[in-house]
Amino acid sequence: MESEQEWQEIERGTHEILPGEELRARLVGARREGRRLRIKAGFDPTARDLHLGHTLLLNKLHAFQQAGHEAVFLIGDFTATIGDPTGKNETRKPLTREEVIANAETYREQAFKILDPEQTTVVFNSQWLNALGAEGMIRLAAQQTVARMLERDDFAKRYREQRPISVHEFLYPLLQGYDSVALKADVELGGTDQKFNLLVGRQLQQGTGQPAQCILTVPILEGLDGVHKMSKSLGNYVALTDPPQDMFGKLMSISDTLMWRYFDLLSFRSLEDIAKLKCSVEEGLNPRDAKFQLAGEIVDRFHGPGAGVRACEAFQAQFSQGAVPEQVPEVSVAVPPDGLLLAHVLREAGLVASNGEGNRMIDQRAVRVDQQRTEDRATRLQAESTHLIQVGTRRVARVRLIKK
RNA sequence: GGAGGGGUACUCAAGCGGCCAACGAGGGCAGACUGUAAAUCUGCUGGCUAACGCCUACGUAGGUUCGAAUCCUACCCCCUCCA
Repeated sequence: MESEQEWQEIERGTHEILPGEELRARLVGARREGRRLRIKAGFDPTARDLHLGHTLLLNKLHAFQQAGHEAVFLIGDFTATIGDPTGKNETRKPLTREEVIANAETYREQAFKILDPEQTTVVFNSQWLNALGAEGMIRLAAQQTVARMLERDDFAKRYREQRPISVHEFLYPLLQGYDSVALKADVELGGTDQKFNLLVGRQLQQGTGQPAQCILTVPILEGLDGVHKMSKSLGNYVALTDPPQDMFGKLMSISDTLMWRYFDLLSFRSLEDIAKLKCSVEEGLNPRDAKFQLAGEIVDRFHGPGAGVRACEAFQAQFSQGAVPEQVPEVSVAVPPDGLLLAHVLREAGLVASNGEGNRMIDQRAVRVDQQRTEDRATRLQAESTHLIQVGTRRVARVRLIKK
């Protein structure tokens, strides 16, 4: 009975489990033999911040840990130091050893907000990939055919469209698969876009006579825009390290449709619970209030119980009641004797990028000085005073003007 | 090695001697409306200047011209096909 519950937790929100029955059988077998399965998930140490998108995978790892299994947190440092050698892919710039180590360290810290450190093994794939060598690489490559490679959606599409595919791109799936061989992984987790690579691991393991890993894919979480996948480079992400207020605010800005997607994928509430909430909204509950619950739950998860409620209160004070936020960054700006034009003040305070943009904002009625809308470009502010300056709803600063 | 196509602002994409700081679309920002939503409507979207205007930008470097993103030369880069 208990194992049934564990299974449900493992299965919840996954996109696909291959082969489904086999995973189940293995879990049962492991339990009977008192053995722990090795659950592998790989992470690119390219960016420093983990975001909510990564947590789908981490949550899943955690579910396995809850069932008593070992999470193998693989840091793909080998490939990260190479990056994309063609230099075409900005997001895959080669990283230095130091950067990789620094990123990996912050990764580890953040991941342990979810994972149980006791049941987690952190590994770096350079450990065995460095030793592989050219000969090993070729032997590895011999285990795969070009036709099979071209089955991968991404490659198939590019081939069809006559867009270039570099040979080294064929090697990455092999290396990733080899990681599974080296680790003797029982299960590998990944996003749906990883399916092909995960299957390669399975195949390579079979080639070496190991039991082939089961694979489990989770959906790719859409970012705040609801369209593209959540990623740092697109700026549509919620970082695990975002301060509570920001986190809450970002989650409130998602569309109602996306809110339900987030409920499904990110919330730990029971499915019935979520279904009930959906009903309430259909019956007239303000969707905003449902969103409050979502945002609150997630803020609580990363900032401790109670943080969600506090963030919610601050949110309502600031935006529903138009109050000025409590924490406003303070900036000092030097002012010449005859005062400083408003646009310049905005720029000096870092609220806009240039004087031109400042003037445009003024023309667009976006600028408020001490809560007063100011539309005159010629406005000058004098030294020896402090003003609360707002540009739009989001950009705010308390600006202290000092004599130059 | 040969043949062809191409490099324009955050992205895509027009322009092919002056009317181009560069059509249009997307994105972004702002305003209205709201629930800091979404959808919608409107405006803005190189820098400096109070303003007239000036400066910098169409792969790089030169050249032709009163005047070039547009023509010429060389170079660099990308893609496709043939070998």
